[in-house]
Amino acid sequence: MTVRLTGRLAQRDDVALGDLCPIDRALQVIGNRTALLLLREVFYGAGRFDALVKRVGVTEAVAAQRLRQLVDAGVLTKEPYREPGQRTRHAYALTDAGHDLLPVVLALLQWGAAHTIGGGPALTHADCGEPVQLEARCAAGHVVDEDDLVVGSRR
Amino acid sequence: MTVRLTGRLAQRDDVALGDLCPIDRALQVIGNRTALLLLREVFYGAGRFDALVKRVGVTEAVAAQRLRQLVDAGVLTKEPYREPGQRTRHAYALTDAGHDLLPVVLALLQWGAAHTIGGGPALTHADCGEPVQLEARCAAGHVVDEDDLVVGSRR
DNA sequence: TGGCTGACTATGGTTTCCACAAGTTAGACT
DNA sequence: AGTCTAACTTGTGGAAACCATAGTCAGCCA
Repeated sequence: MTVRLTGRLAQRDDVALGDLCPIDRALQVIGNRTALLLLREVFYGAGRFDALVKRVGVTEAVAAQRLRQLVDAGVLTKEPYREPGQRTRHAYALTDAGHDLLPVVLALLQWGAAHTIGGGPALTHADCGEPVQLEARCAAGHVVDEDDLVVGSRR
Repeated sequence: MTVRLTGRLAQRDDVALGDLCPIDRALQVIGNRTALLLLREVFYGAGRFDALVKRVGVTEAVAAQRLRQLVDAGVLTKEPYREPGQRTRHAYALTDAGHDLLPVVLALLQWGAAHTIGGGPALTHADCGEPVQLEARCAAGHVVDEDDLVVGSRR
């Protein structure tokens, strides 16, 4: 079964509750504020524990716990690094799954900038300087707006 | 000042903590599990209180509280409706700001489907049937990948 | 007028999130 | 051997999220 996103899915009984909920599972991993803010900072290039703590503005205890969960979830990895004259330390870096969270971070950034007071950073393309925004496109290259989006039950 | 997303922003001291945080403000509104799941259901077409409660799998008390917050935040509105032979009721519908949350919902859906066990629904374009995914594009039409994304401090 | 139903509201308890403060550990350096 | 520091860990407590149950309220209908 498939249904248009704006259709009356909610009034149909043939759709089981858990049928369309990868969102639930995503929120298990990144459903709290600290996790997302930590990810944002890693996208921005922060990898060291103390930098993350300072930039996110969270306590060390919470940062340590969240970072461990993100590593366990396969979103971050700890990579050893060594500055000259320093002992070996570990920096947090994005895994492939972590890099794939960029749309989530960008979507929140974009929405927050547009719809909350305070504005936000401009996102631009390094090559041409034009503003960047997220859009849904199909494999044929069409921009897909909300009314043309079809949700299929399973693939 | 501007910086590439993968640059060493975190090692620069000229960036204030609150400078790049519309994400924070977005999370004030939709930073909890219930709010996002409610929004997902409204996108799917559910508007009635009892349908939302049932489909999200949350208690009435929590749903009522979250819905009120979402209305206060300007993401949802209550619209009166009347089925024949029934009394007047209110359905929840997305405002413009609410519709703009579609990328957030899609990004989570897409990530959860790809990186958590259980898969997820296929998203396709109603007009051509091709699979849909989110991508960052600049105004000139280029696909912008992570390394080519520049974050400016203010606009 | 009284019952029924959808849409809440109220109360109490558990769990999760987070802050604050203090302690611990590993390894480079003296 | 002892110091210093980044990176944690542990403990306590408060606030927020969430659940379960029960109760309220408004209006349509018999």
